[in-house]
Amino acid sequence: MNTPTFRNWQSVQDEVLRRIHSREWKPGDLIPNETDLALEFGCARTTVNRALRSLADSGLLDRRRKAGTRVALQPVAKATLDIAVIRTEIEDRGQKYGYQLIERRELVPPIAVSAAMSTDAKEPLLHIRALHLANDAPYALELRWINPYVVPDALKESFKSMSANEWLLKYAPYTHGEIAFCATAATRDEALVLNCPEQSALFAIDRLTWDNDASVTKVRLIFEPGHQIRTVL
Amino acid sequence: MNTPTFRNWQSVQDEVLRRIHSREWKPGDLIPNETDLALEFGCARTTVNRALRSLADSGLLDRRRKAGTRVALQPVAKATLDIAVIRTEIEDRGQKYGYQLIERRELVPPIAVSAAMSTDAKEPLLHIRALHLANDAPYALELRWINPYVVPDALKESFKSMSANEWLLKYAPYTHGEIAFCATAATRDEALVLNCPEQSALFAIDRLTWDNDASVTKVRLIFEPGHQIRTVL
DNA sequence: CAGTGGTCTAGACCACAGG
DNA sequence: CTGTGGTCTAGACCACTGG
Repeated sequence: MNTPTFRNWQSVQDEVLRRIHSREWKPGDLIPNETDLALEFGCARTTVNRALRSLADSGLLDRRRKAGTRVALQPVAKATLDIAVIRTEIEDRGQKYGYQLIERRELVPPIAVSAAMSTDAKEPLLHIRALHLANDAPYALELRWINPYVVPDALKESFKSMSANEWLLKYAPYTHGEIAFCATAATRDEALVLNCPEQSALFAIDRLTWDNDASVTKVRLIFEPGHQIRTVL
Repeated sequence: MNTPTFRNWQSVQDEVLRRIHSREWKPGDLIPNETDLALEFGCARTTVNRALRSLADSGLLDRRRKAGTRVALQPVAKATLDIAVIRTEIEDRGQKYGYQLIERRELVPPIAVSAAMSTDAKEPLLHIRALHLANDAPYALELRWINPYVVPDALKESFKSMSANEWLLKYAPYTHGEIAFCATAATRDEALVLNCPEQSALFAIDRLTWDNDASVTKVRLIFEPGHQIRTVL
């Protein structure tokens, strides 16, 4: 049995995938080390390393120094979701994007918000409520708190034509953040704005971003009924 | 100003990140090419490449041959979610895992299901309903269809002690799949099983996996009220 | 056409962790 | 202690694509 030679890391990856899918290498199995595979595949070890590292990143392999590389027992599926600016998300689908500012004011936030953002409970933050539309239909309601001590320029911005969603990305980059996905029942207000029955089950995204140790903004996006986000595995 | 020398790709990445966050390199800016950066950083071009490629993968840089590397204008946040087996998900939180099979039968599926799975509309599939519990409280309801033509062994499995969620990962690996997240209102049955009011807003995950051209399984996981999935950005 | 990123190579050293 | 993966290097060629 002549194993053909592989010329690039993707073909090496494909071959490894083939062996896993064909159960030639079963979950839990120890596979040959990089040096041996490089020899077998007729390529440099670096190339094998690149292929295996990529598979390990996607959760299909478990690699440990000295212990070697094993086919993952329970391949933790890594679903990578692209969270884009809402405008481009809509425009990429060929729909017309619309935007309406509902409210913009400086306001002392609820305790839960100041706590999550690590801001002084008595200090006002900039609060924004806005609606994003796709083909003139409500698409997502944006409920946002902005930390004006970190983003003072936000106080000068009206957010009437450019959404905070977009403005912040441009003028207030963040170093890290958290994101959460959940389901929520439409309140009376939300139902009104999104034009759906009260108590509808709505998909929501919560995001909290930081610039080093200071919170930049906290936002909840509540989507139209039936909204889903999808990706491939 | 002496730029210190950087000895590994992560320190190079950190330095690039620092320049982006400090707005020394602003969104849209063209940054120096790999060769120049390698010279400046006192390392091999390969090392710079590794650092920049990693940042491009995470959406922070846009790289194009000949056009060079730019700081992404709208950093598409890539949220990577780890979708593990439900049992380990619960156990990793230090909770007690429980499992109850509710129903297991061969059944001709609704048209929507056979269409999505590309199976013959008249052929029965294996249908499973089961409940996952955390600390004896309902955690997630699993509604599943298994293609017995692809996974004949499933017909011999009772799924009384091992959930299909886990069994399939072990005995029926997939080559690719799709996953979607959405909100759904609890039906009467779902409310009963999950012990929550009818019409509650519930978070749900739909997954459809394939072994090459044949569908393996289609599953909907409906979670307890208040459930959310979170990750860092 | 020419500049950029993408990749491969052969060899080397190192960090980690299993036994 | 030793085998494994993790990484760096210097140099080379290639693929793509902007101008």
